[in-house]
This record gives sequence, structure tokens and C-alpha cells, in this order.
Amino acid sequence: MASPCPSSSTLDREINLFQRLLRHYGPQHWWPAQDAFEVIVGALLMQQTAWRNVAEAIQNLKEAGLLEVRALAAAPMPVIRRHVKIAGLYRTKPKRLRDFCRHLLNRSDGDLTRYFDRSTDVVRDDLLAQDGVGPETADSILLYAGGHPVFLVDAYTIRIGRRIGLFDTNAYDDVQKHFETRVPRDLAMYREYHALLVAHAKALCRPTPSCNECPIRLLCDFGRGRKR
DNA sequence: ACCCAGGTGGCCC
DNA sequence: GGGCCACATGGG
Repeated sequence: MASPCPSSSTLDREINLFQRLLRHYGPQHWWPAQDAFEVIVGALLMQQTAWRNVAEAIQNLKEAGLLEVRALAAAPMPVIRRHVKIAGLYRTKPKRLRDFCRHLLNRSDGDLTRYFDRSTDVVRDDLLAQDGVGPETADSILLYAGGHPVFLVDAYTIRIGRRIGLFDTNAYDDVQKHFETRVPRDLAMYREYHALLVAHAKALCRPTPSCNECPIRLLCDFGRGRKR
């Protein structure tokens, strides 16, 4: 049966949004990391912290020879703390880093390929069981370190999606399901989609606080709104 | 002196 | 299930 060829205007908004973002911002080349382990460390440090500081913390670890599962698992807490202090939450993040590495050793002898070589759901549950790993961190690790195609949701995704009327919820799982049921489950595309949403958020945040000048007319003004 | 950053876990109702 | 809070550093 020859199904009618959909013009771009009749495509799902979620796919159309991806195409507009990609056309405007271009490929983002995410995640900025050398290898899977560096992605994991970055994901654990990134929470509620500017990437600039995370990058510096990772560089510190790298120069200290600690950007490796076994080394980090064995490093004394004060040493780890000194290197990652710049990434904030220095009383919680170092312990999470070290404990996560110890878990990797227990689970797969520190072999990340082996660690990720299970079904997406199984790995995701295993990640979520670790201290400091919530849905976003788990999915960023799955997507960018493990090569598992999951749609990564973050505060930007929810803000943009709500403001342009894609959905009306803050619930992580619901937003994820929203995209996963409308966007083909493709690893490269899911990686790019999330990176593009962040690129758009950052582009919008700085120069144009209001959406009137949004380069791709998404009408999604930014700012978190008052807290407290 | 604020407000924010690619969250998470612990409470409370 | 949803809403609030502490956590902590550095930059605008």
C-alpha cells in the first residue's frame, strides 16, 4: 500500500523539532569525553554543576592518574575530594564516585564493555540502585557511555517541552515515554537530540532571555522561575 | 547580593 | 503521586 508521503508539516512535532534544532545548531558531538569511564565520571560530577567545573575536576583526576576504575576505587577519599572539590557537593560526590567504581569492579571486574553488555532494562536498574544515580544520570551513562538508546531527559527537556506544548508534566518517566513513543529509537539520533536541546537552552539563556528572538521560533522563554 | 548550573535523596503530606 | 529542602562550588 502506498501510504501518503508526509510533508514535513505533518510529521510529529517531536521529529520536526529535532530537524529544526539540527539544521540550526548543527551536530553537537556529545558527550565530550575520551572514553566510557570518563563519561561516567562526568555524569556523576555534573549534577547541578556547571560543566566548566566538571571538566576541570576531570582534568585534575586525569593528571593524578585517577581516571581509571581501579585507581579511583582505591583512592583515599581526601585525595578524590581535593581533585573534584571544584565541582561542588564535595562531601557527597567523591564517595559516590568511589563507590560506583567499586561496584564496577564487583560487577564486571571493572570491564565496562562487559558491564553494559546486558539488556537496557537490566543495566538501567543496576545503575539506579547506585547511590547518587537517579534517572537522568543513569540514562546519560546508558546513552553516552553504554551505547544504549534511551531518550535522555533533563530539566531543559522538560522546560522546553512544556513551554512549546509537547506535554504537561514534570515526571521524568512520562516525558521519556513521550519522546520514546514518538521518536524512532536510534542511538545516534537520541544522542544528538538531547545535545541539541541543551544547545538550544544555553543559546537562549544567555543572549535572549525572552523567546521573541528565538532563532528557530520555538516560543520557549527561559529561566527557572523563582526558587524559594 | 542574588541567581543559576545538563540532579539526587530524604522528608512530608 | 507531588512538593520542598539541603547539598557546595564558581560564574554571570
